[in-house]
This record gives sequence, structure tokens and C-alpha cells, in this order.
Amino acid sequence: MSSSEDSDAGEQLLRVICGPTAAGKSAIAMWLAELHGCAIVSADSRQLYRGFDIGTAKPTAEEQARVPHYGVNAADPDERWSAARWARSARGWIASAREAARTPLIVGGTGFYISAIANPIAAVPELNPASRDELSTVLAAFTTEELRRWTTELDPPRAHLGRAQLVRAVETVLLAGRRLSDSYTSSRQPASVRLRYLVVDPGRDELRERIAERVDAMLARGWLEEVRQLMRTVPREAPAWKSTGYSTLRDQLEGRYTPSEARERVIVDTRRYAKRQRTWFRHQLPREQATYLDPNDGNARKIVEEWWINNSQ
RNA sequence: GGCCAGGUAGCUCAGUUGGUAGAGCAGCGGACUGAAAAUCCGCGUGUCGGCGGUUCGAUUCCGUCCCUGGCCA
Repeated sequence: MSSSEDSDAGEQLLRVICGPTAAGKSAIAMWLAELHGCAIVSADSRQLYRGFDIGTAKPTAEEQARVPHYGVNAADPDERWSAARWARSARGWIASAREAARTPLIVGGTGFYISAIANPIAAVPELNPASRDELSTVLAAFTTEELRRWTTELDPPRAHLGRAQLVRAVETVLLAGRRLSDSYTSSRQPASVRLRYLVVDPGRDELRERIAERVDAMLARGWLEEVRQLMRTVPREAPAWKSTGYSTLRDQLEGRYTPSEARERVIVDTRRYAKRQRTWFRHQLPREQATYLDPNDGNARKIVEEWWINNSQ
């Protein structure tokens, strides 16, 4: 098949396969990709990082040989990425796929990144990196409650958010003299692409089992050894270490957990991550753009095929 | 079979000198505009092993039965 069905209509239509971790997105994506000659664009904030392979469930070399993948191994472990940066890159990957006559298929669990394709992250004031580093050292000493009170004064619409957001709101006001929330309201731009989501979700109980099985499979494939290697080359504070499980296995290797404690911890952390993802996909997606799929549904294949056809421009 | 210890939330346990109970972990719900596998906000979800008795009132006291662990036979 060719990508001509999707090319040059005024607005791009993009198919997205998303859903919580371990839901079975990849299997469906690989099937569709081989059937329709797609390239897969990984929308995953962790598969980005080189060297973090087993624990991030990266597509295998064999899968990457069968279907071209973008967005995998695109960053060094100590690089700090962002939704805006990812969306910018993704536009390039999508264009490359089309140039290669392949239909781009976005696949991944990082909903925030995906939504940034359709709703570009607002342009915000550039902050001087040196001042920002200096300020964040100072802010690190404040409790979250203190930062929240401060944000209530400086940028009220941001005051209900989490610590990471509070810090950024305060930094922006202090260093740029502007409220972040003002940037959002003033720079609303019309979406340049239309997304059609297939949300893969087998449900809480099934997910629970799949997560435990997958963590065990990852450990059996040498995840611990991978972490041991990474500890030699990747700085302790590198963003890639925030990937679920990695710092726990590092703790195990440093003797702070027994193997069974670490395994349990990783499974629980993964479950919590999946829960947050499910909440996100339940509420943050435009309802009319989303099709929800239980991969164990007897009609799953048919639903996927219909979803593909109905979103062919 | 006898003796001892124990049976309270999904798990590990605390507690009530009689007024239907609370911690940790697990779990559930939610937020999300340049860290998003991040960062935060909210919520005890319970036949206090069963059945009788005493009592205005029993998870608590008494009896009995069941279950678990240990010791002795």
C-alpha cells in the first residue's frame, strides 16, 4: 500500500495508537504497519534514550528491521527532553516517513507528547540557563506548600499543579517578568493536524497480570545486567534514570533492596504509572477523536481494521 | 488428643478498663500547556472467625465450635 491516501490534504490526518503500558499497543501497531506499509513513530518519553532498552520495552532489532521506527534511541541519557521538543522532532519524523512513501503511525504511551503535535505547546519566554540553574538551586530548598503559596501570588492559574510546574511558574515570573499562564491564553494556535486515537486498554485486572509478566520477562532477558552497564557510563542524575524500574534496580545492585523486594517495587511502580496513564487517556483526549479498544475483545481485529479505514482521510 | 499463642481492611499489625475501630504498605478517584515512566491533589475500602450467653449496649466479658502456628503426647 502507499501513503498517497494520506498525503497532502490541507490538514494532516494522523493515526495514533496509545494506551497504558503493557496494554499490547506494539503488537497491534506492528500488525497494521506491515499490512499497510507504515513507519512507526514512537511516542514514548523513555524509548528516546540510548542504552535504556530492556526496561523501556523498546522494539527489538528484529522489529525495527521489519518496520522502520522513528523516535527510538534519539537522545543521550543525560539529555533533558520536553513535549515541545518531541513534537518538533515528530513533525520531522512524520515528514521523513511520508517522503519514504510510508504512512506514519504514532505509537506510544506518552499522551502529553502526542497531544503536543495537535496542540502546540505555547511559546514561552526564553530563560537564561545560568540564572535558571542558580534559581532552581534556591527553589529546591522550598517545600511544595511554600512554592504553592508563592505561585498563588505570582501566577494563580498554575497554583493547583505539581511541584515541577510550580517551580517553572515561579522561575518564569522571576526571570522573564511574565506569567506562564498568560503565554497560554495569548498564543493559542489552530491545530495543524487532526489526530485519530486508538486507545488500547485491556482493563485494570488484565493489565495487572500483564505488567507482572512483563517485568519478569524483562528481568529474565537481562535487565539487571543492562542497569549494571549503564551505571558505569550514565551519570546518576541523568533524566533517563527516571524511567520506571531503573533506579530501583540500581538500588538493588547497590544493596538497598533484595531481588524480590526490587521486583515487587518495580511491578508496583509500573502499575501506578499505568494507572496515571489510564486517567490521562480517559479525560485528556477529545472524545470524538478516540476509539477505545479492549485487545481481548473477540472483535478486536475488526475494530482495528474499521478504525484504520474510517480514518483514511 | 492435651497445653499455649493467635484469628480485626487486600497484606502486616495496633486498639477499644464494654458505647460498632486506625496506622503503614497495597488499592481507588482526580489534575496535567517546554522534567509527563515526571510532578502533584483527594479518598479507609471492615459481618473486628462462626454461633450462643451476660448486658440498655459485645469487636471487647463468658461459653462453645471452627481455623492457623508452636510445644507436649
